[in-house]
Amino acid sequence: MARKTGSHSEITGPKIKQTALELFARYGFAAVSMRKIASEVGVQAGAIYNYTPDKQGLLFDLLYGHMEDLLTSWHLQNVSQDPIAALDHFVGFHLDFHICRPDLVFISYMELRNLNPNNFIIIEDLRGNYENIICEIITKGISDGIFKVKDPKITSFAIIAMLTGVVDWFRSDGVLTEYDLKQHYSILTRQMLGVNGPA
Amino acid sequence: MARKTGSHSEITGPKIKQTALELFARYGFAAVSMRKIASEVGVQAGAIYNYTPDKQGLLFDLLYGHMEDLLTSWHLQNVSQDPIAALDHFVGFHLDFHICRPDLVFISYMELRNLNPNNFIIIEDLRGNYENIICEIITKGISDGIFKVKDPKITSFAIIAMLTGVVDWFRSDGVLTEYDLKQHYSILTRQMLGVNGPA
DNA sequence: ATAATAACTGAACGATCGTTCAAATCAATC
DNA sequence: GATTGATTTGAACGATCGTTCAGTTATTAT
Repeated sequence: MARKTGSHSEITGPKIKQTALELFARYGFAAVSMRKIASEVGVQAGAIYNYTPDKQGLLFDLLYGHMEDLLTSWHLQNVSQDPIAALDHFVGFHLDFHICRPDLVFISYMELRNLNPNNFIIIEDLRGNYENIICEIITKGISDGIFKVKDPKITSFAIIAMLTGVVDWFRSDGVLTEYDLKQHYSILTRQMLGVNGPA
Repeated sequence: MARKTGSHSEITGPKIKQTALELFARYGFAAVSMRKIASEVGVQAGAIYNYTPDKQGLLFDLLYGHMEDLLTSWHLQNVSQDPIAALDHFVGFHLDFHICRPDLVFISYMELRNLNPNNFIIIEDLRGNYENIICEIITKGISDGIFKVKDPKITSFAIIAMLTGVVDWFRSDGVLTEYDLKQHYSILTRQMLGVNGPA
């Protein structure tokens, strides 16, 4: 037995994933070569195959990890039964989670078409689970007579698109603080659902 | 002089653009080869270069044409001075225009990063012009005391993201009619801006 | 028919692609 | 220090990439 502690694989492995993420986000999956990833890591292309079966596996791992992380994080939250509080919570959570992972958010949307069919189904399923979260919050709010919208599914899509679009322009080091951003979107979302109460 | 009427170029040219559009939308710019486009058109790869200087030109033409078309179409509209009517008009226009061009909408967002720097600036500039349209409607609505939102720019981003996201799931041949879709988003947008009047 | 030219072919250019693998290298254990 | 096995190299595989261009084909005007 040899090579346990301080092994290079503990460094190279994560470095490959991180580099692949950054390059996929910047140039797109198809435009990034294994050699480019390897050279950024400081290794030869062949070495990557100790950490992934192929290029597709590299992409899938990133997307799968992201979706798992998203769902796990939500289920750690303590969510109120009050629809308005739950809605606010979801908006804040979604913005927090996505703003600090712009690259992952980006490729999770952009590179879906580069997944092979099996992998695509898996990711789409996880995505559906996430959409159900906000959909159920809205559905409950409607039946409680608090939210004034007709279709919870359409409204879910509208809210998620609106919130996720933030990563296209928001910069953590800009003039707008994340706190103000969340305040603003909280109000927009409430109003969108026909709630006029105080923030 | 020869070859004027009934020239093949009047067929092949548009066919190349249309095919490139479909393939770029489906597989992504980087993943589509000139040979693949050519074979779908029923021509050899070299023939494409009679119609575009290079692959980049093919992409730019599609994006530029789309943005020009979008802006021109809007400026043909007769827009009310009433902020609520103008907002409704914009929502309906945006949905109409985008729903029947899902491929163009898709690549206009996905393939921005594959534009070379000069071309990118041009498209981003046109995009900015479009964003200004809804931003000015909101700004006027706020100063008229009709819209209850704080930041017109953020709200513009929110509305555009929300509306454009529709192309990801809406299908013209589905159960939901385009009329109902527009109704729904009209209400969501109004409510988002704090307008509670009747639809 | 013939000349003119637009449209296209088909082969070739050098470069790069994802992936494989025998050989070399390295660090931990004995 | 020798052994062991994880880790990486570096070269090679066949395939495909964007682009060019001399030559062929097709269509129209004369």
